[in-house]
Amino acid sequence: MAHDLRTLVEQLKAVSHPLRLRVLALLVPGELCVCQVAEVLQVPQSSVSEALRELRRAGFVVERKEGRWVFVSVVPKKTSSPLLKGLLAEAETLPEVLQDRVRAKEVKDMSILTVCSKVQKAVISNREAARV
Amino acid sequence: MAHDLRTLVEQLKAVSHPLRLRVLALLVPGELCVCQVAEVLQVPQSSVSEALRELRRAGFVVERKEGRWVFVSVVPKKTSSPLLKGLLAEAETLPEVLQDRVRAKEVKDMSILTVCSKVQKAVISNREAARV
DNA sequence: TTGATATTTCGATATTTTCCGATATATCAT
DNA sequence: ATGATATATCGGAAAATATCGAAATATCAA
Repeated sequence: MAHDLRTLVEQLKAVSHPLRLRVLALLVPGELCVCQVAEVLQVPQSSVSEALRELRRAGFVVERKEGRWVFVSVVPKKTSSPLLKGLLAEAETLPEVLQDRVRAKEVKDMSILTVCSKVQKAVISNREAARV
Repeated sequence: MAHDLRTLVEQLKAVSHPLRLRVLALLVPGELCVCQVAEVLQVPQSSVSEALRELRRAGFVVERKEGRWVFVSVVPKKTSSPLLKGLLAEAETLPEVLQDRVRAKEVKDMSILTVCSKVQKAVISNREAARV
């Protein structure tokens, strides 16, 4: 629970963003690593990293480092907060969010190495495309 | 309930703002006119008007015109939406919001004419102060 | 060590938002 | 009608945010 107006507004801002909201909703069923999130949502990996930084600052997610990978998950305590509960109740009815979850299942069935290398290749091919 | 991601994000943005959040919370116990809100929150009338426009666009409030006055209230249907319920549960614990409610009671005990003229005078005195 | 890989941080630009006084509009009172 | 009052909209400058490739950091593997 936020203890002042400022904090609550910061939490709301963190979540008032299509990518960040999708990321948060995506993590509810369980932790994912950064590259898995990037692959599911099909966005640049640095954008995912920045989205996660904001969600962390707002106190919604935490990370767990495992070698090269960073696994992120929703802070359990937050899941029971009225705000997040209400928000997720709405979010989980959205077609975009449901689709992301389906895609997440597929990605979880692949090896992380495969997923991450795919994401890295996307980074490189974007770079080359931008060179034109 | 929002039917797509975009709409939900717009609703969250509408409420991710200290003034707008305070205005929304202030209206929950019952309708107020624009000048009453300006007086309670001690902000320029045009700022209140703009805050209300955003809250209206997001579907949180509606207005009722009565002569020169515009009374605004929370859309009853929204009050039962998971998002707003959760949000208000948090908001109503905040010291700022509780203080606003106390002040609202005082303002409601004054005649609207008195309150509005006070607000108008504030507009003018701000103008003069800015001239320096 | 060297190179590959996963992630974060930086840089720089583009876009959006915020804020509030000034102005416009609408309604009332006389 | 005229002036006063309540609200909405405008203007525009300052601040905040978004975006994403590039560069930096950290870890693994050979």
